[in-house]
Amino acid sequence: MTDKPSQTLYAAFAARIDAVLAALEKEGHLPPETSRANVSVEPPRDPSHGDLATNAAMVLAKAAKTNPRALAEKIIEHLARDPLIESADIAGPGFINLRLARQNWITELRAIAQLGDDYGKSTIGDGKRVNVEYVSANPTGPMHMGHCRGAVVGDALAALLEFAGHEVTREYYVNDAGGQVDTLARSAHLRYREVLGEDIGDIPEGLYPGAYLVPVGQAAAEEFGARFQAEPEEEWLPIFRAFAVERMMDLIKSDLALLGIRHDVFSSEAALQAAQKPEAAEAWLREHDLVYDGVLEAPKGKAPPEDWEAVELPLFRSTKFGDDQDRPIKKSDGKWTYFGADLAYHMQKAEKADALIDIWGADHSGTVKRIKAAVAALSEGQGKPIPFDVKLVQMVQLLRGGEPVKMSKRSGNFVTIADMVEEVGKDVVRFSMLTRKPEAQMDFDFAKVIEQSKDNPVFYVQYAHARISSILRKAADQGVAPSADALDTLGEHELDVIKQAAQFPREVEAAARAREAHRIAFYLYDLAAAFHALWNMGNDDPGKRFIVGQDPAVSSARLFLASQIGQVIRNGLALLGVEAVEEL
RNA sequence: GCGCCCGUAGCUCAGUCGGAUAGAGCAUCGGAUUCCUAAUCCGGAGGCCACAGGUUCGAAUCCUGUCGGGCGCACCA
Repeated sequence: MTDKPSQTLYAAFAARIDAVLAALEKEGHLPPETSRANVSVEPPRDPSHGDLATNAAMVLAKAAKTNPRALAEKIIEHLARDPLIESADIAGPGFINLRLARQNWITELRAIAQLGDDYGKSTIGDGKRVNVEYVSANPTGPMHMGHCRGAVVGDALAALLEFAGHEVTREYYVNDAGGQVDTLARSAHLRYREVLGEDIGDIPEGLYPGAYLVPVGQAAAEEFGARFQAEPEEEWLPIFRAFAVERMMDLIKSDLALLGIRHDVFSSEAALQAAQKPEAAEAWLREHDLVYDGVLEAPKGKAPPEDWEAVELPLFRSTKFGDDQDRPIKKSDGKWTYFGADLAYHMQKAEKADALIDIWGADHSGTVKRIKAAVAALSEGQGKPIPFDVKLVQMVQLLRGGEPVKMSKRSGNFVTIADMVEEVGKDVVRFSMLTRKPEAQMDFDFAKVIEQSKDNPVFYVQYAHARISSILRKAADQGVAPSADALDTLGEHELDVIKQAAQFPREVEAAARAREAHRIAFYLYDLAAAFHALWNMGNDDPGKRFIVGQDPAVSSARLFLASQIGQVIRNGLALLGVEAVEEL
């Protein structure tokens, strides 16, 4: 989405290598205007290969009419003159492996200290406005497990994009205009009558049976008295709808708060319709022959629906944009379909954004094509093509000790977010949701994440941070403070951990580009592992501890290192919305 | 029947723009604790990257097909 150059340490060396290639071109070793697009400069998987590797010689050999190793020789001649590069070697089929001079890492360590909470921030977003819509659960009840993953993934992604230099709007679309909120209103009215003393018996089929509506009935009774008890539905339906939706949204917001999630904008579908946005969209689409009146084909499902009949409806030409079928924007009763309103809604979002991202549950995968088609049609047609990404979040299977947790929506018996957070804690819920790529299905086993808490990655990362906090407390007691004065005393093993920490800005950029917040979780795990390994060296050899009794200079340098590792862990956890604890 | 997602070690999963000998945790086997938090660390064993073709210097990664699992296929939301 943006070509703004990166400013990480690694990017700096990529630029140096690019400069070398430009020089070679000038010297005639490379033909003019050779594309260097496929040249990569990145840390090799195997650290024994050095700090950085480039495939430049392999990619460009053909253009240079030579073999990769010969070209690599030329490249290395230049690189060897760079004082920040300690060594450059040719390996394998023609890779060039670089070992960076020690001072690069020391400089990076100081940078962490200087930048603090800002370390890892990137400008690749270039201030572009990105609207991330997530959760958008129907306002008909408390949030349950099915909403959880999308909520966490969306929230972490929003934080990540913000950190990477985007201007992010966190948005929630409130579906307060469809049939479900009418059902909600009727269900609430029934509870209202119950509170007023009526015997309502069993909740009829088709209404929401959940006990969470009892307080709504209570509140309605307090608000309206008996005014609507025996009135016909037309009298109270709109009133109860608005009343109940507002309370459901309060409920949802408090559930979200338990997860540490707060949206910037709540957009109401009813308000959108009242403002006649769908009409405007339809008019424009009709003008451009993208909406026409036509008849839908019969559904192709396994069993043909008995009550299906051909009806003429206004259809959007989504097939023109790769969809399998044109899609109705209005129902036969004249009301907008969900899609009809949704396309207008996306236009509304697009007015104030440079890019849109929707986080949806996988059960909506079938509607991705049509909404992408709509956004493409409207935004391109109006001269402002807008990047639009729909991220599908797969289902989470809830388990307890390997057994599926039984849930039934009909009886209103489902595991809520509030239950979950109460049982295992916000940090565990959030981190767990981010330790799997969102598009893969996952299991969430209550027994596993709490009973075997030591096997849980979130504790592993938090433990590293807690250890760092602990060592700094201990040092303070002994009158030793972190200091950058003697960083020259840091050894190879310490340098290895700095190298790991130095990857953070790069990970942030890669994750932001891919729009995958889970990468940060995995990165933090690796960083924590590197720290734990360093720590344990002190168990075998007291001279390798952070606090070395006889040597305040060495101690202060190592404490400085520890302190900066803690800083990076904090910065990463902040993106995930997980607390960096001082003690475990 | 069609569309989307997934398939990597016994289990749960990573795998950067297509790069070098495919990685981690759990489980398993063997070690480390008079010591800054052992909720940790070190080592061993464990692989047809579902299968078959293709693209190219190079494929777990991209393309095609097959098989397997999930989700969806109303004018619902």
